[in-house]
Amino acid sequence: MFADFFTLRWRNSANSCLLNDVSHISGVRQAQKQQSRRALMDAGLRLLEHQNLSSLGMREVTREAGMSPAGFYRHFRDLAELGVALVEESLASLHAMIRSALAEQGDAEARIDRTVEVIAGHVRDHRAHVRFLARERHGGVQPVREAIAAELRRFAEEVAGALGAQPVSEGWSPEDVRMLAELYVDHMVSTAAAFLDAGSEGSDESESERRIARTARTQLRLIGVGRVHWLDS
Amino acid sequence: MFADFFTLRWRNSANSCLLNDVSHISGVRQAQKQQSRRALMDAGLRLLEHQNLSSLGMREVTREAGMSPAGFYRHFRDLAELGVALVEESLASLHAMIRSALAEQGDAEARIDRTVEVIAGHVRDHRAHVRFLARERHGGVQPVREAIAAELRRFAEEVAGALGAQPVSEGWSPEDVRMLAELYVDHMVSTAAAFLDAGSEGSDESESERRIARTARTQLRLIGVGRVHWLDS
DNA sequence: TGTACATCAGTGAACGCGCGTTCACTGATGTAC
DNA sequence: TGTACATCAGTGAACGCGCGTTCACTGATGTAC
Repeated sequence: MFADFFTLRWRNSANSCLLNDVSHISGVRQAQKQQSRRALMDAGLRLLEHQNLSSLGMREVTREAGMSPAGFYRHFRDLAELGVALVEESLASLHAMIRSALAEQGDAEARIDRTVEVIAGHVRDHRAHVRFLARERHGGVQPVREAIAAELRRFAEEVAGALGAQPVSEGWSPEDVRMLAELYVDHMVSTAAAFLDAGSEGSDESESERRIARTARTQLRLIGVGRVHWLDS
Repeated sequence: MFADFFTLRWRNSANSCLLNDVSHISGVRQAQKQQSRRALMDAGLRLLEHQNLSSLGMREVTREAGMSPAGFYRHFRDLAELGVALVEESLASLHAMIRSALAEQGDAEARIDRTVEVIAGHVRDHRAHVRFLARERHGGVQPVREAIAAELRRFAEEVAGALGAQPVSEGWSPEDVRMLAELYVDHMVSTAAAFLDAGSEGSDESESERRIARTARTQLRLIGVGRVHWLDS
């Protein structure tokens, strides 16, 4: 308790010095506040690895962040607000991933390989974010659920745009392109969730990861075959 | 409080009379206990419509079921045990649905139509069950999560068996059949979740339901085209 | 640069509350004769 | 069938506990002169 107190104080002081060395333009205080906000969000993300947003406690979060309970209110009105902040962060990193997957050049085969690699890498590097999104996508906190659904819809539009521009899609109706985009987004979500479960199991992590990657690639190939012959049927 | 007390007593007494009229073979008491168990599970299911299992309270459930808190322990050790009971029930009804979808005869087009209809119907008739599964599939309670994952794997095997028996699958490797089955199961799950979200929104329920059904059918048709041309590629 | 005052992020104590669990009990149901 | 005893599903009161929120406070940071 006292240890926490002094640690936090010391950390803040040390950082203020550090920042002053670099520049004094404005807001040592603001930077400290920002740092505490991050500490709360990181603490939340860490705790959400093993529980739902709606079962998370305020005191639990501040305890994990090394802050006193009342301090929370300097940053968020309540836990739902912290949840929404985490959604925005998580979706931003997810969005970046999707864009990099779409930007991929090369033939169909290369694009498929790269897409699955990008998904696997994203889950590896942002496990807490991805887990949080999987948990809360159908979770108990409405504004959070809606924010995720809205963003996934935006992803589908973006994917539809990219697909429509490809030569394979010539002659397709906009509805069919949209339908295909939704299929891809759903598949991406399912694959990411599968990687997540595989990673958090036990021993033979990389083997089941490779299995999932292989399955995902084959499925994308099958959908690709369907695309090529779509207009014949 | 007193009202609850007398209501429950009265209900039990009335039922014991009713059951005695029909037969006295065994267990008026057992039937009453079973009825209370159902009341607890129904109360839980009702409450889980709007929250997660891990944020559900014992007192909350017994209050909703019109029982005193201590009575809970005559039926379940804790809430996780009630959760597992709900999982088993929900998965049983889901399993029945899948079997009826697989049993469908006729050409590809008819099977697709019927499958999507069956999914929509299941979500309509067992909304609480489906919502519970969607929530807890990636939720915070491990044994529940694992039970769902294991059952979905069993579904995939069952689907794989049915697909392998179809003429279209002649010449396919078992791995490819399995991959296709997983694609179908994932698609079914995504579609069910979409129906769920559509139903709980506001006004224009049936319109968005029809949109989802149309999209799902087209996606299944596309996958079907992929299947037909899979071995050529 | 130095000084005097304002701001406000974070503190720790206090509060009332609902939680999960335990306990001895009650009375309808079940059983043995 | 009637009677005397056993069982046990459900009760209501009690408990200790951690929760979310409020409050006056402290002291580092910011600002004005």
